[in-house]
Amino acid sequence: MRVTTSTPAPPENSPVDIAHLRHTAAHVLAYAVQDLFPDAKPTIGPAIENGFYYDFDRKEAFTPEDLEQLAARMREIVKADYPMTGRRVSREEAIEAFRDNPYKVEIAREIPEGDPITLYTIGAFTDLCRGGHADSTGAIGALELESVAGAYWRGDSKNPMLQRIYGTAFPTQQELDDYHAFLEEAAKRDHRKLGQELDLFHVDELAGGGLIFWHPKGAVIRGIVEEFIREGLRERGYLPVVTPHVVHEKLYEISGHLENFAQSMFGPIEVEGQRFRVKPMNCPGHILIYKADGRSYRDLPLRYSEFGTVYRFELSGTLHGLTRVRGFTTDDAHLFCTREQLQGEFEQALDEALRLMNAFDFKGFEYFLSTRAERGPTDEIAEAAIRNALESRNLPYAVDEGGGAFYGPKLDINLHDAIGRKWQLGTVQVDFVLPERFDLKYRGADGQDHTPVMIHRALAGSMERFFGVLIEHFGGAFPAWVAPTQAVVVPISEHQLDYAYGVRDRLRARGFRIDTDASNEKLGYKIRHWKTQKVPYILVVGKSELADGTVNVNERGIEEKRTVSVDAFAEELAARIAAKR
RNA sequence: GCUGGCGUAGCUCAGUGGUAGAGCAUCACAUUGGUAAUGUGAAGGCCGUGGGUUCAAUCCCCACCGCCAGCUCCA
Repeated sequence: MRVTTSTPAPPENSPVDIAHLRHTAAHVLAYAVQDLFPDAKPTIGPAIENGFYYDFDRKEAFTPEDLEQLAARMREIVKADYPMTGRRVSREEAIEAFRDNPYKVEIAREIPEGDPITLYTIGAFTDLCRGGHADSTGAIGALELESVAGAYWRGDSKNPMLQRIYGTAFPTQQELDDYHAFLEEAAKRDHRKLGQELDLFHVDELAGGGLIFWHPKGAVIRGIVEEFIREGLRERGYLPVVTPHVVHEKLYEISGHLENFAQSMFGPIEVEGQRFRVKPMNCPGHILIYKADGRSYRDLPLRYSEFGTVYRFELSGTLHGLTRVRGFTTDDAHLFCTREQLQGEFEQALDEALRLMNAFDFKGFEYFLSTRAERGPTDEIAEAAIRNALESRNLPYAVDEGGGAFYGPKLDINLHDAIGRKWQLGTVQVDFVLPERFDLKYRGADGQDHTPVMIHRALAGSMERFFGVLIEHFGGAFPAWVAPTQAVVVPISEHQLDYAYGVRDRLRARGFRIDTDASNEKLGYKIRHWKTQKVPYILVVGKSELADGTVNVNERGIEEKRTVSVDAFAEELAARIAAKR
């Protein structure tokens, strides 16, 4: 599964099993490394989505020049067309064969009793491997080495760091070329690049990484997303709340956030001997509002919503444009309800998330049920609510074991960006834990106190991440209802400038986002400029338009031009916006 | 945070142990134009920051900050 509809899919794989081919390429790489860098110890080297990698333990770093040499040697090995031959051996035999390589020995020791242990050979290189290869190295039609990066042995940061060489391989050169073309197209949609080209946002070195400065055009889009979400909140009976950004640390002690991820929180800030924290999430604040009054079952469900800005200390190496940041605003809401109301409220929250995704034309998302690492007695109820909601909407989902929040399991909605990286957007979470920790109550019809259930939910996830994925989804060519500038009035010469301003002002008076191009340039230049800015409509006005009170409409993506009255254009734009197109 | 790579004008990038260049963008002037770049000129840089080596550092060395690709992490 991959990507949204508008993101170009990578080239189709050919009938040869591409994973086998790439796994074979990984062996060829290890063979080349054995020849050129005998001191490097091979560890593991699987095929991955778009290629393969192989991890080596070696003191010195592989340089880009080393990669070139290795690739050249690999091509020789491919050309020699060595057959891939495998044989089954005993565990002792395998350990003996790799006695100089502690990594291979470790693998050989840990293969479960009864599972076959196999060695595979091409030419003068033999590897411990479970198999799954092409018949011979000649099956590789095209290969290249892409990069080298650090990777921990067995993915554990306590283990030594190995050097991972990434590469890719295809049955034919044509397929490799197509793959490059795909990467090039994807790079054009990168929200970091478009953010600069379209003047949407930036990250400032002076302010620090992961902190987003929304420029006017970006902020306009954010406002549109916000307003769309607010519409839904009003319809569903959510109540707005606003909570402080810096609060006493005790709040997070009670919530459990401090013990569960203090390392992801900023602070503490000491004032008059008291310790404060910048809020990393909004839930405890909403809980305090719930707790500020006595609650009755008649009040429930109570739904508090806030575009809550939070700050989390993410490791510098993980920051990524808009999609992984240190300060972000969640379209957050917390629902307090009875156990009986849980299912209905959960499903409603899921429906809202779908409403948002559909409005922005997102497709191809993946649903995950993320279970709690340390299961509690209420998890079964919580997970059932999530499963029932997904199944009642006929949504396919996968289970992410242990991926849930510390207070409960959750439903995550993930989307791919242009390069195929996966990002979590919406999330709906069931929480029996925080109401207990904060001793939340409501008076039931039976006259007794009961503990409410909480649902945490964010539809967009964070405004920043949603924006990042949105930019890539549309490749910066936002539909008219979202576009920061919906139309530009472009006079052919200075003589139509006043008319152009007049058209702009008439359209602005109707609530549209319109600019005028007053630059001293020729028409061709202005057209080119606004096309690269991906503005939905360019309205050219020259002598004849001035005389007739019309505009010449250049619609993005449509070659044909139309000359219509200003009012007719206004109607067309209004209809498009109403239809959210 | 870890491994590797990279930081030169607003942007994209050249370049050199003797205090810097191009294209685009910006500004001015000329031009008044019909659908993807009109011409001329000007301005713009503590060569990421701080140390060190050197007669001399943008260039060599070290540290820090930031960016990129991964890893780890991701409420």
